[in-house]
Amino acid sequence: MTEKNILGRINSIKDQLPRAEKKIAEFILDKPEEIVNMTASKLGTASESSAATVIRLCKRVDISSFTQLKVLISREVTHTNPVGYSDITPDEPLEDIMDKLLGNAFQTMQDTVSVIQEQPLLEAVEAMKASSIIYLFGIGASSLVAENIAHKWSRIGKTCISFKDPHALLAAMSSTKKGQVFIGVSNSGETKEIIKIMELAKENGSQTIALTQFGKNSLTKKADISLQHVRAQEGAVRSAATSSLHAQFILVDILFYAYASKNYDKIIDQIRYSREQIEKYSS
Amino acid sequence: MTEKNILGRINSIKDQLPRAEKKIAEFILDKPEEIVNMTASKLGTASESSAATVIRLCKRVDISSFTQLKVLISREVTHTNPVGYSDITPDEPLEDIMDKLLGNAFQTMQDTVSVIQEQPLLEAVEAMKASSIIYLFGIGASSLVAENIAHKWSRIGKTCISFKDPHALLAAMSSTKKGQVFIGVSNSGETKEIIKIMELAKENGSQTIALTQFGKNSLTKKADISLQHVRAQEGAVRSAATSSLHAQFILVDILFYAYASKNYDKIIDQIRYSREQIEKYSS
DNA sequence: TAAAAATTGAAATATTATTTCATTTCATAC
DNA sequence: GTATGAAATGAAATAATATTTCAATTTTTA
Repeated sequence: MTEKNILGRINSIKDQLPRAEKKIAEFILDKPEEIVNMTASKLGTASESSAATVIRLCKRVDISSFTQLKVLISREVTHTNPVGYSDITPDEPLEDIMDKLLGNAFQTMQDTVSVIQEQPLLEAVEAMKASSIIYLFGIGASSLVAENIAHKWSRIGKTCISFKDPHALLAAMSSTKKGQVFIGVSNSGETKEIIKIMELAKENGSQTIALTQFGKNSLTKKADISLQHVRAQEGAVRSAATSSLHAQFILVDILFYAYASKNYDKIIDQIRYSREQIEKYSS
Repeated sequence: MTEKNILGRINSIKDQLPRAEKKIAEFILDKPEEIVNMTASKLGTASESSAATVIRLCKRVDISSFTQLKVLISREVTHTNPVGYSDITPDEPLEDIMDKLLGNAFQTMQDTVSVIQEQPLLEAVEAMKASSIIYLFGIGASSLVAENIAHKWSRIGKTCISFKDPHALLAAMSSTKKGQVFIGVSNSGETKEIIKIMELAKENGSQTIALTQFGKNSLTKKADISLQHVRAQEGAVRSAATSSLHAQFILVDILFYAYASKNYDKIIDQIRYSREQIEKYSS
């Protein structure tokens, strides 16, 4: 209890505090990020009070020392970690590029997670579990996502078929029994090829899952189940499928682990087995 | 950058540190949660060294004071503790799965960024710029990374050849002129196929780039340039190439934008052009 | 193998946190 | 109102901690 939510605790007793301590408390709540680089006496001065009172406030909220207060506040402040989206400019220092890309990736993934709906995800898990073969299709960068899915589920003993050639995939699907799962991946949800193939898959009696961006689009309209990630913001350079891939990949991760968590024991064994096989082959 | 990922930074320079500083670094990495309640001299004693050396280590990783170190580590510890690297358990609530996966992905990417060395990255950019064709090979999950590279550079007008069949790739390479770039992708850096093909590429006069995990391995020993990401921690379920893919993808992003930033105008035009072409085709 | 550079911890110093204490403010009882 | 004790306050004293200095030692370089 002494460990968590210092800012909340300060806030809740703020109004019961004596004048000088209250001023300090308000300063802390107002600019918590600054506290961590201040000394007790600086904070005392800045909040029109004194170092001694700063220490008293620490004791009042049951924190052993001012340094401890800084440490604990530091934790809470970082949790609110707004990064935001930004694009790359000419001749930018590598440091900046890395920071921006990290920021973009974080933001994209975080936004994607916040947009994920539990219901369709669980439906997708059930459908995939019930299907003996999973058919996959994606074009361009989305083909990487389709292959990622194929790799992951193959490892846990599910047969996956992912062709880059839509004709070949259709041929394979048409010869299979009804009710198998088809997953179509498209960032925009408007790619001609994939809409077409999803239509045909449905005619053929397959259960269709769309993996695409958030919102309504031609693909989600056709799909039985829609798994959606955040609409990746695209800048001038960024159009090379950077953010969208991160969004799609984290969505696949979540789908996979949701699937794995439901059949834990079986899957652990299968992963172990497939790893052994690969090691045996590679050595 | 001075603000982020202190633990990663400490870890990455750990092996270059003098004896006493290294002992302190190891203590910090081993028990980061404890540091925040220790004084400089306590840490000095606990790690069989001295307070003075603790201060020196702070300066070495470019942190202004020991208190600042505590504050920054405190952030990371909480960031790391509930999320950090963790595995999935049976029948876990979706919320928890998402939190863990987000945490894993963040941590992996952040660690990767902190481990990236500017020199080889810039060398790789130059080599790729100079090469008229880029040859790529990766097997298993790493094939996704190879294809990701192929997609991205194709978009900016660079010819990329990525076969999944090593024989086909060798055949293609052997008929090309000397000095072309070959990029081999392998998470472990020990995959038989890729080591072999890199050897042959080198014999054939190609410039070789390895994209693999941090540290020495068979692949880095053979490559002219090594681009390294963090060694992804693998749990029971996590072995399905989840963290490693995030690490590899952010590394490719950084390579790409470093490349793009160096030829900004030209590349902007090409991206615009290739996007127009795709749109024209798709509609 | 000698000279130079880097590393080290003990001790000296500087900074910062905390306590003490005299003074002031505030609430309560008359 | 005002006397009284309790609480609150900040300046100054003190204690704790961080940082620098320096002489000794190790490591690297030529």
